[in-house]
Amino acid sequence: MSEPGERPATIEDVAKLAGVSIATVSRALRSPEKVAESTRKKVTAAIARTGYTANAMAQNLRMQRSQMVLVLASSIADPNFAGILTGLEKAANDRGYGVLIGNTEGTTGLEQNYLRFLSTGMADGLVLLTGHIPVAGQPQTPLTNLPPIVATERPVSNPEISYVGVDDVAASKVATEYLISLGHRRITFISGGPADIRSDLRHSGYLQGLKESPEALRDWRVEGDGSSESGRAAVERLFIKDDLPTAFFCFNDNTAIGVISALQLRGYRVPEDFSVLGFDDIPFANNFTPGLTTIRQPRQHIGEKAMTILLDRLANRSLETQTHLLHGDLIVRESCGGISRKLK
Amino acid sequence: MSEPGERPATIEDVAKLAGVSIATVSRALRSPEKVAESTRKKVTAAIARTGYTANAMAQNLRMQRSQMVLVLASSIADPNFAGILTGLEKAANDRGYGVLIGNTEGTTGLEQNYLRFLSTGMADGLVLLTGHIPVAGQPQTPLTNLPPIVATERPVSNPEISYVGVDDVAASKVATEYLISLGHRRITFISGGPADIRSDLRHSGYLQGLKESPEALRDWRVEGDGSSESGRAAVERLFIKDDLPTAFFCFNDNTAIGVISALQLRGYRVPEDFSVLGFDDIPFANNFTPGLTTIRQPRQHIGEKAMTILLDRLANRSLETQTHLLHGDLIVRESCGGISRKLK
DNA sequence: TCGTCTCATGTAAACGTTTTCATGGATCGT
DNA sequence: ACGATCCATGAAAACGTTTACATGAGACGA
Repeated sequence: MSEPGERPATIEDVAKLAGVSIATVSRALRSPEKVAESTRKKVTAAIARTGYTANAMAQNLRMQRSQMVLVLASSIADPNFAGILTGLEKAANDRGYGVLIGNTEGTTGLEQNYLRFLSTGMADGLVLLTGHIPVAGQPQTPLTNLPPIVATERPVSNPEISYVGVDDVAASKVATEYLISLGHRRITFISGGPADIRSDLRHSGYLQGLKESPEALRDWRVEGDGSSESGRAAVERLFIKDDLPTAFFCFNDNTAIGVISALQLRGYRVPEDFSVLGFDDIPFANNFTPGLTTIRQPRQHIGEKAMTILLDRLANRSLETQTHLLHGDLIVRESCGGISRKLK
Repeated sequence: MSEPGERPATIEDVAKLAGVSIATVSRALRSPEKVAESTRKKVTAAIARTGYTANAMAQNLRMQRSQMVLVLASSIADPNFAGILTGLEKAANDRGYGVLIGNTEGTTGLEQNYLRFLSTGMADGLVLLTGHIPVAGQPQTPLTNLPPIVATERPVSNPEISYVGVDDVAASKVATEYLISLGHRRITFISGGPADIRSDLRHSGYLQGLKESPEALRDWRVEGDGSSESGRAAVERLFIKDDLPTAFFCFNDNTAIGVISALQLRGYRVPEDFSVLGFDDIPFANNFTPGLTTIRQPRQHIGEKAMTILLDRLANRSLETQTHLLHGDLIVRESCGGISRKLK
């Protein structure tokens, strides 16, 4: 029943109205079993009449926490971000936590800046989608008393940090084996750039896949950077040498899309002339022509699991860090086919 | 120099070390001009030695604010969301505010839930990407003492709420005129569903465009819902009647993509046989084949402007609400061409 | 009937700030 | 040399909670 111009009701207003002390009101809310049935009713009534909601700032100050988690991403626009955030947000919200987001754009300056949320106590935990521990700007290293951290999307090699993500190696092995099963013997891996650990993981899965083949297949790695432009460029470089694979296993869907359009531009058809396999299963993979055969990242699950691990850790600081790898399904659409006669 | 196991330094620690009162420390930080040069130096030194950072919760409690803004979206996965959020986040961060995100998934239950951030004072303002005022669950209407609100992405018709978005009407008119200038006389508008106000705005822009034509052109509206599936369905329905346009102006890029793939599936070519024009310029529009001709939403600018308006209002509550329409450029790629002879 | 125990409640400290108000010393004009 | 003015500082209240501790009333067994 809070009136327009009024300031919000405090616990004191409720106490006065109910004829009890503020301690009793607090108890009626936090630990109802400690207060007599009769007074609990009076308090409930008073709360309803005043429209009271506890001031979170006061609670948090008193309880030395914030019920907030900071999510640091290098790019909000990353096609995987939305899905992961959805999962993170859901899990957090389910447990009464809020999600604070920070976009570092890959710059350490902004990264630095967001750490203020941690040092001022505005956030209790940290989710990293940046692939590295935020650098400490000051000479002193506050890393030691950083809050619980969990990394997603990009692994961070630090024993203090939990990680949850797709099993890059296993999924890449499956992808490669699939191409081999279609008859391909000349399979290129287009990387995601030297700075990205995931690229190495996927490459090593690709190698494992090659090894499973009856014949000895060539490790054929071409450098890219994860952009569709780099996919196009990779194709152009291959055509210069005139040394051509029959299938492309790409670091991600963006790259695969670049590869496909470069091939199409040269008059080839996918999958008739070349097979192209991606990674991520970005929302658009299904709308692309041809439909992209790819590895699906269970983005929402990844987010949920990551947040769950973090919040568990927040509730019980003695919990150990853990690495959790989720299975990535091979999604078969249209971009891969049997080996072309023409190029065999 | 905060040691690992220690609790963070408080203002009192600093005061003790500097040999002054906590009031002086506070003043040295908030209004340095009020404290003598010499003591200011002592305080600065003490702060450096202790590694002190002010506890945000205590500050906010005292100052009756939170320095946080809640962003409510109906879907994080919406292709426009990331860009707008990037802008929102940037503007907020520039002014020391944090961005709290809430994913309502279109359900009022979750919407309700997120309002707790407002009622508990965890957020000072609200950004709505949902297209409507969050419904009050309780019989009483707390709408009157809602904080400053700004809507983006989807307009909300309420004088208390500012809006910033693309000028749907003007942009749609330009789009339609462009199709007419290419020679098209039979232009379908595929809507975004009855619940979406933007669909009506774009339709009315389309009508204005038609009116500019020398000939009287038919208002040809087909219902869709903004999904690529609905674009496909719309094409199928048209083919049943065998009454065909030469050009499609679609509510959004998703729909346009659905239209194009349905046409291609039937063996037609875009833009040779039909022209298709979208709206939004989603990140993928450029990777699609053919490249999508569309209206670009200046997403990041929209976000920045929206946040700026909100924060200005937060700083000065007497500021008026405002509606700010940004220009949407026509991005010409490959999906529109001259009118096909065959179907003329 | 009297201690003892339990249980519901109240009192007050604490969380870490900002800011009003009071105070005392220095500076200044006369 | 003395009151007025100014300026830097400190003491303490306030923001709205939670919770350890004290208190007092009933219940209960001896």
